[in-house]
Amino acid sequence: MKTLKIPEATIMRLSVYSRYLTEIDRKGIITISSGDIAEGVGVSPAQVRKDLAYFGEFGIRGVGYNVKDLHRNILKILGLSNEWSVCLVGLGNLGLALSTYRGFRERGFIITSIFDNDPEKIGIVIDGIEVLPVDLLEEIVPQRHTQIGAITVPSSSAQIIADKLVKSGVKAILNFAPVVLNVPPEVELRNVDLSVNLEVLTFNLGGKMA
Amino acid sequence: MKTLKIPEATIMRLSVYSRYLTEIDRKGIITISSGDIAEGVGVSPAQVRKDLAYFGEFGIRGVGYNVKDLHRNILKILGLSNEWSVCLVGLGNLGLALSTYRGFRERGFIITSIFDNDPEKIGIVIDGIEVLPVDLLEEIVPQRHTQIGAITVPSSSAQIIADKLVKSGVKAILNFAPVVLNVPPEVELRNVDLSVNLEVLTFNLGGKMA
DNA sequence: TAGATTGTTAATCGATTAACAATC
DNA sequence: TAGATTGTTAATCGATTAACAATC
Repeated sequence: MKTLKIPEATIMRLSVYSRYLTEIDRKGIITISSGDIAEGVGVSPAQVRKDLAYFGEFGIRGVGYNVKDLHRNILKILGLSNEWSVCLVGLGNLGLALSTYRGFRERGFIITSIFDNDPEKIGIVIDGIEVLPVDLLEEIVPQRHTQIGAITVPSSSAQIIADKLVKSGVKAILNFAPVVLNVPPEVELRNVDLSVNLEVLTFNLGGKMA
Repeated sequence: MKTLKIPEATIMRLSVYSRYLTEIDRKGIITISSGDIAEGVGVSPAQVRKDLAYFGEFGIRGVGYNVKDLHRNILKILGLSNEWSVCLVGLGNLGLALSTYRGFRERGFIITSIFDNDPEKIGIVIDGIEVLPVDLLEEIVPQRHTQIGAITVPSSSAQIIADKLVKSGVKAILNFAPVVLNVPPEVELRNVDLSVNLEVLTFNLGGKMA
């Protein structure tokens, strides 16, 4: 594999392709072309082929791609061939939602610990995971070999939690608090802001309402 | 205002700037430079100025931007100067989370109706909104002047719901189901896939684990 | 005036698209 | 072989960055 820089957009599309392939595979379809995938997910066939070309040759000219093979390859590329241990900090509305969200588990993201400081929440058991006080984070996270931390606390405490997660040795942080976090460069950080998506919608609506 | 095509990335950053300005304004700061904003949100000063330049001249050379003014202008650009009526379909884990998520209300997105077909859920009242059967969607949505529909049903029924929303006259759809929806071009569609974000993380982790 | 910072243009960088030779 | 579809290169398009004149 060459060390070309891969566009992040490519990775996001691979994630979408893989979900589409799950669907196609379930239908018992054996072979699929870049054109079919493109149509299924709403991009161009050239885009599909280009995205895949960053990682190797997965198809057969004149034929297409074997669905199962391609799917397995994409999952491997995305790092989804085995499970990831995820720690969730902050059991507010969003945290509660994520803690029970099936979509994560399906893709191999297993929530192995949940932390919150609200005495009302400590001790609650969600899907077999007991909610623990944040003080125990730095002890439990390494114990459970947790690689990913998800932050769903209020913005005001997000940085403190990020620091604790970093100290506990997580490799990546998914931050849902709408605030800019500082983490060392070796820790992968991704911010998810649910409002941003609504705001792109309303911007686009702007002209059309008046 | 010129009819230049605005990059979507610009809109997403404007959304981030606006949230940062809320914070700055709360601190009582009157004036801010593009450099300060850039540092606060993690982009380049040139980027900030370029993004704003698409929409007009909001600053004073040699001085910077008036925080309140700029904030108001950005909110207006994003279409957030007044409230939006949002309808939520599907009260699963994610739907429940979104229905109580404060982040939306803070930005002017008011959930005015919630629909689900589970008899156990119909009748529940969340923040003053009664959960109604999906059959009533096409009646209630126009009544409440709902412009935006949020879909949090399983992938298998997402298209059916999208069709209902379109028929009911919503102008935009925020789709959380990991499936490609078909809607007429005049309806704005945005897809949010929570797993994609985790998968970008694990891809980036790929090389670092081995 | 001197210093600071904007708004904007030009240069660079990166991603997407189109086209086609390779090959099943 | 003829038709289909990949993998890849080159051309296009778009977004970011750098630089600087305008101006407070």
